[in-house]
Amino acid sequence: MAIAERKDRESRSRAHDQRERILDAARRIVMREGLAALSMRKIAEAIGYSPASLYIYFEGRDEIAEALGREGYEQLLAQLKPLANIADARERLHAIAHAYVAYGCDHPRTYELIFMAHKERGPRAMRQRALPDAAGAPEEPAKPACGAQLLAATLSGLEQPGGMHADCGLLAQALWAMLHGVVMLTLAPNGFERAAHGPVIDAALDAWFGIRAAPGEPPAVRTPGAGS
Amino acid sequence: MAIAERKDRESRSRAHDQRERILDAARRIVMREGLAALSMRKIAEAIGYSPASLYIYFEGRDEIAEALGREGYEQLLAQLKPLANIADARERLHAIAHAYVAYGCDHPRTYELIFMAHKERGPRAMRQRALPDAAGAPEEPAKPACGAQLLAATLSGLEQPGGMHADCGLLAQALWAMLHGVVMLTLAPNGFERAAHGPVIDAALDAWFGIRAAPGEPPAVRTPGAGS
DNA sequence: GTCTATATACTGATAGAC
DNA sequence: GTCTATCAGTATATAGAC
Repeated sequence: MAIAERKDRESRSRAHDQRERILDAARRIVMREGLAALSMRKIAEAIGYSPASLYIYFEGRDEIAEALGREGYEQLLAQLKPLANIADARERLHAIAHAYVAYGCDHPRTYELIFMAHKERGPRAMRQRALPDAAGAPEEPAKPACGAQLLAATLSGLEQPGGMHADCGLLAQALWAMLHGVVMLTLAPNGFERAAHGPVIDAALDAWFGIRAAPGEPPAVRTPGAGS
Repeated sequence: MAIAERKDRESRSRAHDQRERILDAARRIVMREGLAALSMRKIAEAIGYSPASLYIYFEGRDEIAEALGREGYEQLLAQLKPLANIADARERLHAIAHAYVAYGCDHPRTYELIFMAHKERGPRAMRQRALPDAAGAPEEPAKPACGAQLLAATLSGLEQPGGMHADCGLLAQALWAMLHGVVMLTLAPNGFERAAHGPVIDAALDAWFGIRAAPGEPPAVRTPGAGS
């Protein structure tokens, strides 16, 4: 049975490589032309395959888009995580907030992927997928956890100056929504008038966490568990 | 020439009626199946026309979608405007904020229309439209003004309690972004974990405009120009 | 595992008859 | 002003040969 085993391992790793090639091609297409322009034909052409062959490695277009979305989400988090080490809580919050919006604005396709990959292409997406869970594949349970966690952790470092905020979790959600909203409005092709987003974010953070609670008092911010 | 004039008037009003019929059908389709499912063929079928005839009244699918988007935006504003008469500024702000999000969540298709109608269908939208402005039609210059105006007006009523916010306009933009973000995250089909939006909005408004600036002091809010 | 060929179902838009 | 017919594409997905 050793031979069968080895063959199985080999085919698995080959399959993994092919999936990677497919995802690479798909990513390039989305970056160049947007999620809406992603199609099995284009991917196949890009890697010199026939469209039919892609279905060996992915269930369909949607699964590919979702995979790219997860990737993008991890990239976004990776961008923010180092900022969690900034010692001063206020600085840290500012840095994370601006970095979040900057990422969204600088990588609109990826941001689109993160938040839109599912619903795309309404009519087809509404057909139920009757497939009863493809055989074999371990099927990761991965759904992206919400970005508000990172924000909530940072916010809890700001609680002191004046018995401030009741519920850090709620405020973190609001903050996240605000940042998401700024990105979406900036990317929206709608002619809605908008100010530059930098000052908007600063104004919001200031009004939320500014040094206004007791005028004259020093900033005095706790900085819990921030290494280095 | 009187006859020609009358004929012209008649044909104009007929054309207007037909446009309305087309928009009605389009609106119904979008409400039922989403913007992505809107197509010229479906509209034509719904009103018993041939697809070709629609091009007499509209330049194409995009123009129809944009018209629906403008409509939706006006409906949203119409929903909010009466709330601008609430005398107490804080109450007014709360009412508007919650109404805004409620509208977005209760009418996801319309909200989609308002903010997405343009970019839809990437590849086709990227083709430049070479048509040199269809003859005759007066061509309204309407682009929706930004919803932040309404918010800014209300915010300026909150400025008093403690020399509060530096720039009302910026804060209004942030507030708008936050509300938009809440709607978008609520509508996103992504499995991002979220709290119910009501408390999130309240927490945000509280932290922004709450009665925390000087503990013990009465609310003391100006209420400028709010009739009745 | 990969291909060709095809089934199926769209799409927006236009020419030209009536 | 409206239609039929059609151009010229798009797409997902699958059957069956090799």
